[in-house]
Amino acid sequence: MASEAHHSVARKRATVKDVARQAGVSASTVSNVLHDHPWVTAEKRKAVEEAIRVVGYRPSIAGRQLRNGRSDILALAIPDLRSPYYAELAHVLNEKALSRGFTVLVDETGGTLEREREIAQGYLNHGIEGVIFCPVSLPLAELENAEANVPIVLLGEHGSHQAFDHIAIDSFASAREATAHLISTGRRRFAFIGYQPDRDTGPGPFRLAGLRAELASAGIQLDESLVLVASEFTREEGEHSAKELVTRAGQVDAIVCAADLLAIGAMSTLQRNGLSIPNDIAILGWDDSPEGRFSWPSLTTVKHDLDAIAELAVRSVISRIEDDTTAPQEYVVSHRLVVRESTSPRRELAAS
Amino acid sequence: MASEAHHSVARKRATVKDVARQAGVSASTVSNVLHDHPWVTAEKRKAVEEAIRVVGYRPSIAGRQLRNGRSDILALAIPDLRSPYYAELAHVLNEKALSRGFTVLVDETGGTLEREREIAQGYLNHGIEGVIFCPVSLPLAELENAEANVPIVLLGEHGSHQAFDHIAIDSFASAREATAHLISTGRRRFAFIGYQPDRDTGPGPFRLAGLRAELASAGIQLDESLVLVASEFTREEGEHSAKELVTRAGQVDAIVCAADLLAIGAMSTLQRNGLSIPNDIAILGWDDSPEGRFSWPSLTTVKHDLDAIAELAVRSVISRIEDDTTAPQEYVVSHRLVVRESTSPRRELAAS
DNA sequence: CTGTTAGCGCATTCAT
DNA sequence: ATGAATGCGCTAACAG
Repeated sequence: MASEAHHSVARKRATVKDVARQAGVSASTVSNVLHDHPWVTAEKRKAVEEAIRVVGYRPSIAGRQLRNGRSDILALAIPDLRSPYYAELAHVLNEKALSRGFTVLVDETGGTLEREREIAQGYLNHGIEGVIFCPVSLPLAELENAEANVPIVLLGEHGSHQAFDHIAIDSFASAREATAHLISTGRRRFAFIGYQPDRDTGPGPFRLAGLRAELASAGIQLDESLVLVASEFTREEGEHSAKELVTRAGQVDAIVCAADLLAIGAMSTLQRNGLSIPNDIAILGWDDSPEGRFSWPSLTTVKHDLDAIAELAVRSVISRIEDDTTAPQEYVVSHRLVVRESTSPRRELAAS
Repeated sequence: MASEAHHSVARKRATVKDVARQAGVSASTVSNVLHDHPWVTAEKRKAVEEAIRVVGYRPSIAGRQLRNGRSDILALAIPDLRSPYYAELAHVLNEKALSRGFTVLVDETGGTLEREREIAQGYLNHGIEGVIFCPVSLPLAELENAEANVPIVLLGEHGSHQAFDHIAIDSFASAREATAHLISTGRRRFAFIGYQPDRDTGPGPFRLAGLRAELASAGIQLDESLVLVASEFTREEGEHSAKELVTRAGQVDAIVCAADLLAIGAMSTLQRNGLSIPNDIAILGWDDSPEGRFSWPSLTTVKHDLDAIAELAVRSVISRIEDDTTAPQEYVVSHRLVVRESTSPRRELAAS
């Protein structure tokens, strides 16, 4: 027994034929059983099921795919799984797709123009039948001209366009709400982290525009030198931008960050430099990252209905797989400002 | 033009035959060009390449897979993508696999016994050729008896076993180091968060054992009532456990958490209850979660060589796909204690 | 109700 | 150097 193989026997995979032989029926009867066709006698059905068990049969996806011309695979193209927002999106989409019999293949683009362009051009492997796409670099114009051979549904914020189903969020509106909240708690000197002059896509511009609009309607001036670039929405970029703000601490009492990760990084820097949040500076972000719920202080954020986003994305890409002749649709998913400690009025949280 | 279809024309995918016809050659010549066989004249090669471009040919993975009996797909079976550690693992593995021509399909088990059992039984779709598996619930005994029909490589901590390649980390050793560090900075009254009495798998027991061993060799007593259960390694569980500790604040000056997320959750609770970290209580975790680098205070942690883990995992599963007759191997990947603010000696960080 | 047949797209013989 | 033929595993159509 000691010389027994340490691994499962690598005997060839059983096929329908093997099952058929074992059960004493034909291959098509096996297929009928597999697909719950009603015209099979209970007796044979049982024999086939038994045979399947005995020979350890598992259908070959490749054979099925070749025959049916379907793979039931969706791709999710996102910048990076290490971003909590995209990780959570992948998780929820996975659930939704699975419940409809589809498998999700995650394709990390790194947010690069090159990889995103490949997605738009339909450069896909593995017989992917549809793509849920979160571009952050690809210019709108290129998206319009995309020549993919499978349905694509767009997630995120990209202005209006004609070509694709689009699950959008209203960042302009949420930015106004967030700004109004800060104003109502007494903030007047605003900074913004997340300006992306080199990007044609993504939510940054809309959130900045919302901030501007709300400030304007409240008659508050925005110091343009306090609009800070963040080429990516990472903690590191937030940290970097905040260093700039530390040197001008007296000029800022509120920071609007285009994403929670930026805010997390910024908070870290501000606190290390002796600034108190929210006493000296209030701060907020977008995405409701879990770590913002457990940070100290906890982070005010704009939360999107991720479940609705995922549901709509899966539903629309699947229905387009079945019939791609209907006109593109635009969906706008709701959001909600979740107020936490990082934007409390000054007096509430005394210095510890 | 206005009535032009809004979507790419859904004409049937081009096949090798289409290319062949377009190029005026036979299908096998096309195949030869595709595979860089040298016996094709430059002229025909060029014609074929042109034809491929013209008809927009993309090889059918299904056909290729059926013919070759290979899919070049690996599965990564992890509990949950929303855990930063697993998300990062997925990211790195994805890179490594891609560079070797494999695609990774992420399979979220939820950490449930049922789903993990399915993985071990080889209940896999899509012609997956190998599995990188991070079980957290499945008992060792069941793993031993797994009857998967594809190679499986195990990640994480599962005691010793005979059946699989295993990329391990030495949690016992790292827990001793972490504990020694805490002792060296003057801590004496320890608590542990992450005891999992109902789990047979996962790193919890080893980290607790390392804590015990180091305390014993330093002659320090561990109050058993300060060994707290965390059924899952989440921020919420950490928060919950820490509430218990708040009521016994005077009895604790160091908390060893079996994972960073537990520590993050615990820190949040402790700080909200007026306890200062590290002045009142030092705390540390495992995994080097990014958020621990940006938390306030930043979190001391045990960092594993994730790159090495991923590299070994991919390499061993692929080599086993090619030849599954060699004896199972055990690899132990290095770790490093990253000391940050959360375990500073008491005096260093004065109350702000 | 069940078995026979055919072909999905591809890569590999084996002829030529 | 190129083409024709074959079969991978599966299922839908059809025949019985």
